[in-house]
Amino acid sequence: MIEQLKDIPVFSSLSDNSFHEFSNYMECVQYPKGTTIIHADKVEPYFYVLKSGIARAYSDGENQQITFWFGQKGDVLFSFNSYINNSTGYENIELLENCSLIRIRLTDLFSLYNRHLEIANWGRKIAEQELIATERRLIDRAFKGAAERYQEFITQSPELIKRVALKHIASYLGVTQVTLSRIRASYK
Amino acid sequence: MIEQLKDIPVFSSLSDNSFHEFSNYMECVQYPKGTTIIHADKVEPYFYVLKSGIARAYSDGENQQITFWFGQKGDVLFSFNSYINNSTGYENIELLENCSLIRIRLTDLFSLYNRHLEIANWGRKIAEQELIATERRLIDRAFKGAAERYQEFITQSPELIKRVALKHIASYLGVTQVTLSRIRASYK
DNA sequence: GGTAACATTTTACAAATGTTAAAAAATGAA
DNA sequence: TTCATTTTTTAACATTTGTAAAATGTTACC
Repeated sequence: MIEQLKDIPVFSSLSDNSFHEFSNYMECVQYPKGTTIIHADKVEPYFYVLKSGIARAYSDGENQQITFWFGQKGDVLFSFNSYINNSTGYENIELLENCSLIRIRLTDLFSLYNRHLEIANWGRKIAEQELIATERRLIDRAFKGAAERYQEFITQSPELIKRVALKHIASYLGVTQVTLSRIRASYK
Repeated sequence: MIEQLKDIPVFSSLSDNSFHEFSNYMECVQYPKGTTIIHADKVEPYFYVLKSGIARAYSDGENQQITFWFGQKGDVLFSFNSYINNSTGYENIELLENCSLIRIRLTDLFSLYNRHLEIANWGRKIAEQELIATERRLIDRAFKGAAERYQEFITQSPELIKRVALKHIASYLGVTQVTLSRIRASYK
């Protein structure tokens, strides 16, 4: 069961040895659609990898809720603030479908980081990949209009377009749902 | 010379041993205002820490240039794409003042990551801190209007307001210079 | 000081996006 | 299916922000 997890791309850079050590702390879990597995007002104790299903991270504001991340099969999923600062934060993560996940306790993960060179570098690369993707989005918002961002989203995430409500995609793209509807109407 | 660098916060988490090992590869350099030390179209070989002065990272578009990062004393400074993907990217970094920097070759840094557990975890934390700051900005853009972002910028980066041209701050905040002028005018 | 180069503000107008409300369409449960 | 709920679209209007160009302010250098 755990062994086939090595095929998940996020683990592929690990040697057999490191993966085996890692897997001692892994646990598989399933949750139904609608479950909120990360709560903004809690320090969440787990780091997850999504085996199947879709999730979104969102933040609550006064009049709105904005979605700033989608996770699909193979993506890592955690509370930035719990993981990085051991504090509560602004992120909720909600499962948009029934999901299978692998999880590891942050305390175990941190312990691995402090004992295993290869796993510490694995953790470094996880953060780096998230970083470059996040900065890319920040820059894209400056250079590209909402219509172009929508087009790119369609081509880069065809699965999400089919399976995620447009209201979530609108806020992910940084526009209201009304604006997204107008963009979509203009392509007819 | 190198020894006093241990007081720079980014190095404070390292043990004396690790810092000493690290410092074998460090080099101090000075460049004048206006120097571009990171070029978007090159794979840049160095990772820098800013000892004094101010820098900005920007990306060139068709009709505009957008600034997406400012660096001050103590900040790390590198080409995300060179560092993370060993590729050219979209970032230029320009020194806005005469600057003193410490630099280390990426090849040496990567070698340290692969030999030193503590330094690998140092690198992990560097990426994590950049990540949480970048995501914070992405979310702030959704929740806060341009005027509020400007107010926060003033309180959080009072040094930058004094020393950086408003046209750069405008694009950092995600508005045109005209809009920033209007925001500023509204506080008189 | 005078001048050139550059930065900032202001103005007038245009375009994009937001807001609100309602209608239409899709979804899901009984 | 039918009904209730939710999602998506559409419409009218308000607001924000952008664009272009001119006016003003600032800086650095001869």
